[in-house]
Amino acid sequence: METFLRSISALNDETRVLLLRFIDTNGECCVCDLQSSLDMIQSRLSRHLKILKDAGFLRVERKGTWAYYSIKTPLERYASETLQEIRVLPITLPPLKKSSDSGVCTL
Amino acid sequence: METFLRSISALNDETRVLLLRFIDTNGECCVCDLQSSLDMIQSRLSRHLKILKDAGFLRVERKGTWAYYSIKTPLERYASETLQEIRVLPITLPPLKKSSDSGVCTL
DNA sequence: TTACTATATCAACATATATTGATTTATATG
DNA sequence: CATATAAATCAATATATGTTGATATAGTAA
Repeated sequence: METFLRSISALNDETRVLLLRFIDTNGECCVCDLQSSLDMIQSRLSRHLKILKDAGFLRVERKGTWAYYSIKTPLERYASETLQEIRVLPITLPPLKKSSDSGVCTL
Repeated sequence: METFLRSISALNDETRVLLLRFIDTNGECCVCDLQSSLDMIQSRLSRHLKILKDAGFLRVERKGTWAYYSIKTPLERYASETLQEIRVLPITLPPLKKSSDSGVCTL
């Protein structure tokens, strides 16, 4: 029950569903790419990314001070079903704006 | 997004997951059967049953002053996947106590 | 070391949701 | 009609969660 509710409560927020869809669509993103693309402040993103990671939807890879978030693979069966559901939601995604390309965050 | 989040937020509560599992296991239940079986007060049950119904997990059939709740059929694909997930959660269900058998609620 | 950078965490506040007991509604019955 | 019953809704309160700006942490580089 605990694990199930952790998954569900991670999904129970429009910001996090958008994040999952965005990262699923665009692949691995660092936090500052998400900041520039989704127009969200860093503390807000950090919070939601942690919740999605703790619930088993995302993985993080750290390179120096940078943190790259991507969809965890493999996903649990139900998490995978959920991601499929999120893939077909009629969401208008903002385009990916890479502010990490130069190796320095261009914010 | 709206519909998806309505489903998710309906699931985001231990009481409602328990209700789904209980009704799925025991079949159609009236509110007072749930009161006696789950030891919950009526207003609390009424609230949660409404949320589950509005999210498309339950249906209601009214007979006189009684309301019988059961799992809606057919369920949407994702709702059905979710119910399967709930079926395998390690929950200890209390036994069904029918307080509606005599036609009068024996509370 | 010091300064800088990207991210994480914290504190304060606002909003959303759950619980309870009281009230209301709808239906049935005398 | 008046009364009773089952369920729904409401009002008050408590708890949980999201947002923001400030601060802390960890890594990098001078």
